[in-house]
Amino acid sequence: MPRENQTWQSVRDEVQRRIQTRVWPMGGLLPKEEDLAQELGCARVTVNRALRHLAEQGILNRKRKSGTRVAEFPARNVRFRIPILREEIEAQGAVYSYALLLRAQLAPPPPVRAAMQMKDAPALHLQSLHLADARPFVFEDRWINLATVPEAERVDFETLSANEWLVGHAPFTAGDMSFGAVRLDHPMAKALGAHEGDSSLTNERLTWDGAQSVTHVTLTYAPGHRIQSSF
Amino acid sequence: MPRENQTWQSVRDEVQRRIQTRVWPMGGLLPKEEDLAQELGCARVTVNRALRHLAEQGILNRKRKSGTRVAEFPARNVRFRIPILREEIEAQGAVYSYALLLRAQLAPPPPVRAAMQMKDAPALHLQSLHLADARPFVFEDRWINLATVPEAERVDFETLSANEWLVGHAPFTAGDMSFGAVRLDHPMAKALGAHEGDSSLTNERLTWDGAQSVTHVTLTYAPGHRIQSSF
DNA sequence: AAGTGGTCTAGACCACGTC
DNA sequence: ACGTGGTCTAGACCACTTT
Repeated sequence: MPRENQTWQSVRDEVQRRIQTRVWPMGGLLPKEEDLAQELGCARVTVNRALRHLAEQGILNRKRKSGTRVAEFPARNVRFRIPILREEIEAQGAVYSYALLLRAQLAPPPPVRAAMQMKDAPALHLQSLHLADARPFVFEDRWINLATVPEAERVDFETLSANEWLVGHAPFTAGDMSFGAVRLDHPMAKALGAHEGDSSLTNERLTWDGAQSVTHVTLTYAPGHRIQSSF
Repeated sequence: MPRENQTWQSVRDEVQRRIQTRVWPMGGLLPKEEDLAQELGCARVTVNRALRHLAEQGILNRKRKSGTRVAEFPARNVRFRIPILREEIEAQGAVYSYALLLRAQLAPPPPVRAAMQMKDAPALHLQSLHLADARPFVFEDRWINLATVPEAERVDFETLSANEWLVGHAPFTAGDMSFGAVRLDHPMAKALGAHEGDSSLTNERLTWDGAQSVTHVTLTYAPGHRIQSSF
């Protein structure tokens, strides 16, 4: 006799309900997948999918042998969508444009060099501005590892932003990203059309192709910009 | 004759390889799941799992009937882990402590009231400080909707932070979160042990239990703090 | 109407983590 | 050694989208 075709979403909802009504208290142990499946009248794989989903969100902790527990600290894993700047600007209905401010070839300063795990070989340094309807939106400060992407030396980046060129020419396999806040100094404020001392959100990214660093970039958003997500 | 037991991770890796080497160019159409499964020698469900995973990351776009395409803009969906403050501080090996600075009951200012979709009913307003090794770490400004959580009125929050109390007493079903940067004014700088004009990362959250808002909180981190993630 | 992804079931075996 | 989650396979049906 076949079971009664629960969906994994309905299992997820039922589990969340039991957590919220504290049938299963914080830190409590859930029944094992097989038992839950039998109780709810579905296949174990369906329960597995639902519990895996909640674990990815940080609501459950799962370990083999020890079982599944309600997380003590319901630390949520929140997803943020990190779009290409052109896309983000055009999605607002604004016209995207780009201006190269500086292009040089030199050894990066020690913190960047250390983060990129480079010898003292020169790298390509680019500073540029991304504009929305001709208003400064983001200031970009980028270092490209020429040992990893030697072709970059022959590109002038006057019309095509480094971001878009790299997307097509230097695939990456991993990366780190962080957000912070920074007080604008005079030149940066001037570039962004803001005031010295204003506060800006910064986004720093470092990408890798295997064990070799590809590029290190710091984006400084115009003051007031926020990054949003729902959960 | 059974197929040869590929793992979904190996399928995912192979697909990523083909995207990086442009066997499947940006915007290009992938074979349908069934064909891919046959080519790679595994079950269709295994291919499905791998492709679904990449779609969740924003690397692929999938639509029924039209098929699976390589995303034009490889916008990554990056996961950030948003821990409870106590957990975050203790994870650094520091001693967590907490101090309530203000507790009042009044109608929130218009922007907060609008965001929380409240009438002009009073809400509970709390300001507090979270400290790591007795050094200010985060300033918290919180509004609690007493229509949703009336019990909060009888809690003094002197020793237990609102965050930890709410976790146990006011489950939420959804929320919005955003990050921004702010220039510290004098009182905030003083509370955080920083200088007026310093720049801080802020994290704003609004949680809902169904259609009713639960709480609105703005966290202002001590200057220099960053939020990190890998992908 | 037809094509493609989305999901379910049953059964099996594997892998990790604890004892 | 053993218990629990992790995953795979084959086959089936459903659901959404476009023709």
